Amino acid sequence: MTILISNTMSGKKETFETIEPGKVRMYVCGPTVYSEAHIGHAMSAMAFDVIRRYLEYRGYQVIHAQNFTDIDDKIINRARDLGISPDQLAEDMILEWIAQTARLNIKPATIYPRATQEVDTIIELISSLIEKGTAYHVPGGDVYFRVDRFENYGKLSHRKLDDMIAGSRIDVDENKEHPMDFVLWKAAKEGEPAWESPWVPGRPGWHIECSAMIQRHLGGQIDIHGGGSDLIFPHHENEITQSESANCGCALARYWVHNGMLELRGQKMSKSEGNLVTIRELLDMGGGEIFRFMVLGSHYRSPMAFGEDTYEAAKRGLDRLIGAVRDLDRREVPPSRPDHPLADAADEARAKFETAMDDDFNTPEALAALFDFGRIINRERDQDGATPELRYAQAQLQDLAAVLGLKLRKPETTAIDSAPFIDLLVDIRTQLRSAKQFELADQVRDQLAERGIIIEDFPSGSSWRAGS
RNA sequence: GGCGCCGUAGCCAAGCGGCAAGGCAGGAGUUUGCAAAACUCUGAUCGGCGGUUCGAAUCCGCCCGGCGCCUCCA
Repeated sequence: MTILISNTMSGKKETFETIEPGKVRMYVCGPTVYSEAHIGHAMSAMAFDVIRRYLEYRGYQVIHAQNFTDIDDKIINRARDLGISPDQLAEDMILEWIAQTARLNIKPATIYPRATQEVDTIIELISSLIEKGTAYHVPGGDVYFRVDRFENYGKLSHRKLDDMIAGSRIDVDENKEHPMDFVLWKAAKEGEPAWESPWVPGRPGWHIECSAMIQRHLGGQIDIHGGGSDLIFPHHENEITQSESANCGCALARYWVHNGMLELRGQKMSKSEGNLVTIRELLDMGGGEIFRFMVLGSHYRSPMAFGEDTYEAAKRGLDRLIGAVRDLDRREVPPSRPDHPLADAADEARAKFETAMDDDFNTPEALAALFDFGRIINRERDQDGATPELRYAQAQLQDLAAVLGLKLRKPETTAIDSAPFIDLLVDIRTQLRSAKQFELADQVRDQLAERGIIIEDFPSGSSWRAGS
């Protein structure tokens, strides 16, 4: 088994080899918790959820850390607007995030470090950088990193220091020695949250928290460092710079993995532009799994467009997959692999699935294997009905889908409460049909359809489900 | 201006040197009281122009178009 994984650092797909056999240390950048998360965040979290699930499926033990940036200017400002403390705002948003990602069937991270809980480590890290002469503090109290002291500054984002200055759009802080120097510690202004430090009371700069967390929780060197492609520069570049300056100079992460951006109306979805759909809105539409299906339908590295039309198409596509296992009852699944063409088809699907996923987590291709397998299942069911072999195949399909985080279960929505009554109506309708009272039977079906209940007739009888 | 990514059927999207996966939509059929679902069949020479090669959507060059990063951002 060889897994290939593309690495932003080299720009190539590389063979995946962990630092410690059988164990993966994965750190994924999470949100800055100042306002509600949008589905671009969800997409990123899902992409890494799938990578994690697959690595686990392949037998790795995965330690998955996802941080929260719970202190920064935007949090302070928004909290002020809302009239609550930055602490409170961050806490609310974190709880929201954890609840929402759970509803999106994203596995909870192994650890959720937060910037404010790493201040000691951050201070140690900064101190050692100052000692080594790669960081300096200025009269105002801010501490900066000296980028020109790091030989390969720009190695991740593939740029040169000189080019960056030329294209710099920011006003350069007078205090900085070099325009690209970045802040490690920010002096607090009046009324802002502050932590004591050897310099001035203040708070950590953005990039340093991740370095500290990796240092403290993951042993300083990790296998996979992930996040959105918008974090490559400056965030990840600076992380590398400060971490590798502080430690032995060895690589912070073996594989840098970045997901493409989610686009809305042709532009990157973003909070600051207000160009977004929130996770809450998605969940309110009942679109959690549909969205996951969309995410799986394009490669994680590519940008993905979100729109009404693609959403609808995804909904139907997912329905098709669900349809293949809709009547599955796990209690009818034989305990061992039957000797049957369906079992062969299952093996083949699994093989294709693994080949696709081994190649840099090619979920669109993995999905294709699932669709092919689903068709075989449908065909067999049309022919031979619900045999134990069919159940075996369906269970296999569902298990493979689960590796992608798809549950493939029919939505058990509001129908639950009214289920006995719907059953009754369907019963009566069956009697009407056998009495050839088709007009009445059709009325029942149509009127239930108006209420979101879909009746389907099969040779074996009628079934219903909630749909739209 | 610099760096990176992308341009494949009506739409979404794999493939990355050897006769173009899959999904949605559409068309024809099978099944069905009808409907739905399902099943079968059905569509592209891969932005443009050159080049490398026995052979290119896949490699190289140029051009056109789009996106991202270079400031906070998953």
